[in-house]
Amino acid sequence: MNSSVAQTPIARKISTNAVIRTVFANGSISRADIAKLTGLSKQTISDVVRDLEDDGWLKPVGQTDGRPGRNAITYEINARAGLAVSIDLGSTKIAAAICDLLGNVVAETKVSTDPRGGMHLVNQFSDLIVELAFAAGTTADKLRLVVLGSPGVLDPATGHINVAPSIPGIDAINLRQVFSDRMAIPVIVENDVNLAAQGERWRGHGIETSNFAFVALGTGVGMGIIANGTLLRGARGAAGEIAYLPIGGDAFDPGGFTLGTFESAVGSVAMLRRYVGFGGRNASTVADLFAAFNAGETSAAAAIEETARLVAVAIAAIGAALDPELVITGGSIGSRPELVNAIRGFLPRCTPYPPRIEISRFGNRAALMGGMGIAVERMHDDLFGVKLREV
Amino acid sequence: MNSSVAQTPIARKISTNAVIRTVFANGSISRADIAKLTGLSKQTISDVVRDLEDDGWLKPVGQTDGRPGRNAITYEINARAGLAVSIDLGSTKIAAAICDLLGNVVAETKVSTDPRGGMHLVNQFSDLIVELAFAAGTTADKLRLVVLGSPGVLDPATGHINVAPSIPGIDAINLRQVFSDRMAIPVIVENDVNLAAQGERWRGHGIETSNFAFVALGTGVGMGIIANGTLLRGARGAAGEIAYLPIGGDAFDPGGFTLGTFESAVGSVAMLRRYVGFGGRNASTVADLFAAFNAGETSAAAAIEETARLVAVAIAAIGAALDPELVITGGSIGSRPELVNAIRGFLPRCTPYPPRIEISRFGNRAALMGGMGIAVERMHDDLFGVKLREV
DNA sequence: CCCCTTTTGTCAAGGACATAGACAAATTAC
DNA sequence: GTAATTTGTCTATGTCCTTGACAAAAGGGG
Repeated sequence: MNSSVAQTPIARKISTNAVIRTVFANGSISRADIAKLTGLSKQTISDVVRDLEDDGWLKPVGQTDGRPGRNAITYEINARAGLAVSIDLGSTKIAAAICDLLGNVVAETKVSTDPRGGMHLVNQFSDLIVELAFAAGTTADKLRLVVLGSPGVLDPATGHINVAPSIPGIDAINLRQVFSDRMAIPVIVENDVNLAAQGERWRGHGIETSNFAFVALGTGVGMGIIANGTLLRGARGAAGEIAYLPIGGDAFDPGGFTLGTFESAVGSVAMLRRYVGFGGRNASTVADLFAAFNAGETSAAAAIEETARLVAVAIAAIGAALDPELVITGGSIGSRPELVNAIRGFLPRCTPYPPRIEISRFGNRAALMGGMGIAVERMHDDLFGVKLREV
Repeated sequence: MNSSVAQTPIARKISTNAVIRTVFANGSISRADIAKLTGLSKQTISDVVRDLEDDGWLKPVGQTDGRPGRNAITYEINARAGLAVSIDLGSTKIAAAICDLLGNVVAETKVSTDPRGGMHLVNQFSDLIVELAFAAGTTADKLRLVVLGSPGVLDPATGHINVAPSIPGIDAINLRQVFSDRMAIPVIVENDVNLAAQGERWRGHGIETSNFAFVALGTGVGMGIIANGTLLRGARGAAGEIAYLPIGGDAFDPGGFTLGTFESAVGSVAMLRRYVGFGGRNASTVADLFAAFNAGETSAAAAIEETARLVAVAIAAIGAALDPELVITGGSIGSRPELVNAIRGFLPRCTPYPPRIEISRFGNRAALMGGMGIAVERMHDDLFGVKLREV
């Protein structure tokens, strides 16, 4: 019957990809307009659109109207045809969301992280997904992909988390494998700061630039780098691990090995220590410290200023190595305008070509957004990507 | 007659590309084997190979023999079908070479740089190319591409050289444009250290790794970064300008602005100044200094050791930001084993995960090699690349 | 030396996918 | 109502790929 031909449908794939991309870029659009924009013939577009509609990827949504000539039926992406999950695993909270093919959030939730770690987290993820799927009006087996953001250094090849100080027992299992087997869905695991950078690239400050860095400053420090429009992971997945930058202390002091020289100098612990050292007595958390600063306390101002000075030097070093157009700051410390303004003041004094500095647009949702961005991109790739055979 | 169809030859392009890649990867090969390796049918392969042979890209070179069955005609890339030029513009010497489609050097030469700079260099390049073409048994108009390596920071979009301290008058003209118009050949201009990195990626130490940095240490300092297998240029083409790293001096000292903090601390001038400071009297050049070191002079040892210590810290900083698997050193200072051994000693003391360190495989030909690598890659792309239409 | 097996490369038929141009249908403009 | 415009389908044609048959050209064993 079917003449058993493993044909090369490559031309049709390319046409399909062009159609889908055109509809994504233009929203509601008629077949005639798709033909004009892609340069393909009307006939081809009609065929492709028919197939896509039959398979549920496109749906007719209305008609053109008001112009001379016959009205055209307009088509749109059927956003619900692809749903994916983004999870942001933090040491205290887990945030999770389901998004559709267009990146719309259709369900979102947040719970406390199970402090027992390890396999208990896999159970927690699994429950979260079932619950979110229900809220989204679907079931977990309809989900196409999970993107999981986690602190720590991940092996780029296997997805194994090699170093994860703040989450117990997570480096003992191959989280990606175990979780993926449990849910029977592909799972992508990525460093949380890298995801935050992707989030800014997708729908934040990085939307119009292909070279920027996301610097997270909080209890720990980290960086995600977007260069040439894509994420840098490095040889061992440790690109952007600026905790170990030889800045803010003696690089040859072995104490810097465990925690990292730069992290020891600008993490929240260091900031509070500095505040106390300057004679401050009214702050036991970073939030208190900034409150004291805003109340005009000089020891708080000095602690913040000194931190800003070190961060400025670090950004100068990053600028010399990577030449980003923009540095986006985030995290509990990095998203404070008081600190960022101080950094903006120091930067032109320690580097001749200072990059622009912006505070993350998404606050603590940046990694969650990035996961959704990755998920949407990956779904598009899987569903409509043109993959040439590797020879 | 030809029915005037602007057909989609995309399927044929893909097949052609697969064939060419297979022949590149396997050398002398028969059509039957190409069919097996690509998965395409014998018929298709015969058609494609016939076209490629008619256009001069492939040539028959021999026959299989000794196995049962009919002997097959074997084909090879006709290397001479594409020739390109690589030029390395230095402040004292210009090196230039012509290479073929397989990257074989078919002509090479070296001359002194015209000290008047500017347009005089364009004349010099033009003469060099005519002369090289003659030596290669062809004429300049048969050359497909020129890759020019130059010191300085280049605008990634226009190819204009924005900063070029050591070559007079070269930032006043758009060298790429002027040179390309003069020769009527496409010209690619790239930073010389970036080219050196590409050279190592192509046929040097970087051949098996996709994440490494080439660090040039000499009169000035610079770095070329290969990440995810491709060159990083940064937003303004200044990625790798480690002259400005805030290491080896006070980052907030405005003196570091003009020359760069790190360059001021480890360039050849600084090294000699340090040697004199330690009481040395027997060296006025870096070569002298290393001779003194090998003669056992303690002030030379101290100068080299102090430089190595600073370079190690810089590599630690680069490692924290980029996580390279390998750092390749080059330049008049960076290619000295005495210095590199000292760096290897310091590195594990200032970073927990030190990258491997190797000395450039090509000495002062690294940039020339890189230009050839780029040229070959670009020729392949232009000639056989599959370009999907942008929607 | 002949015949069998193996391998190469061409021929012929058929299918998938694209294009161009004709044309019917639907709608606005006057 | 008629003309102009636009949409979307139909038909004819061409390119490219695949499969299977087959001739041609080798080696190997009796």
